[in-house]
Amino acid sequence: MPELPEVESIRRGLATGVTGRTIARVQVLHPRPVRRHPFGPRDFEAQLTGRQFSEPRRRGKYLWLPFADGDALLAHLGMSGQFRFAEATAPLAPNTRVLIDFVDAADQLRFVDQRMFGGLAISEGGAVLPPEIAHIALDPFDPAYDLNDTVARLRRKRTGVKRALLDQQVVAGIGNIYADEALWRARLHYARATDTMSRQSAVQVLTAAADVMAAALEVGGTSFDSLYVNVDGDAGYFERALAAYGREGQPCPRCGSPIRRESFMNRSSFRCPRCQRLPRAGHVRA
DNA sequence: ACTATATCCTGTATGC
DNA sequence: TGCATACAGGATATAG
Repeated sequence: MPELPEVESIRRGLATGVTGRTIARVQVLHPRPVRRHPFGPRDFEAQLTGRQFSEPRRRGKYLWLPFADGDALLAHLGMSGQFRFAEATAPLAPNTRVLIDFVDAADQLRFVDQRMFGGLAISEGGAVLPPEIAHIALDPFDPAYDLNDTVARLRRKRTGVKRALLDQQVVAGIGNIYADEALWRARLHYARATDTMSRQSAVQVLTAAADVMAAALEVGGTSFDSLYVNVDGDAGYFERALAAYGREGQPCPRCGSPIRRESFMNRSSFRCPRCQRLPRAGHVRA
């Protein structure tokens, strides 16, 4: 599942592959990934043709590929979206949804997405920051990210700490994997009530999230299955460094207790039952 | 205003 | 063997 480190790895690959290039042709093979374009797939194709890319940007899990004319191609990978460069004559991978050919390059950029939770859209005037995503918070890698502001937003919420970490309006970029890893590092239970957390505890969990995502980025992100690969088709190597996520029954790297898997928010949460105990009554919020 | 939940998707794994 | 069900989960619409 692409979260901040995976999306940033992809952004870097796209920067090399698209910056300065001009679109010769776009082919939408499945309508769903362009569902946010109000005028349909054919219009989407036509509107993109002839545009020149400048350097791709990212905030949280959103990517946008600015055009020299001030608009942008806004992309979210959802659960399973991939950007891949391939020779235009190469056979299409399963679930290939959109093809982009360039005037000035032999390679073709392909958007592949099995589950189609993600998608592409044209953002008018979105080159610097698409208005569609102006509502989300900064992510920890943003030069303007302010830890104190984020701590304040987190502690203002009346919810469980994992919900708050996953709330892109509190801090952007964190998904289920890195939320569980940050909670493990900070020794917090996912249901710890944010409004009972100390300032220090909030700093710790947010710092842990930033640290673990930085470490993951260094090795190309986390590839749990074939659904996350970079633009060249390569997997990331952070899976082997995960302490909690996906490690049900395996020993906690800190204390040796078997990691427990629990259902929370309609998804899996992994925690160490000893390092991350259920908070005392009154400090719990689902 | 704020928080919680249902919904969208399909390939893979598991159970009977 | 074959069919049914569970599971993966980000963002948004909607319900409360």
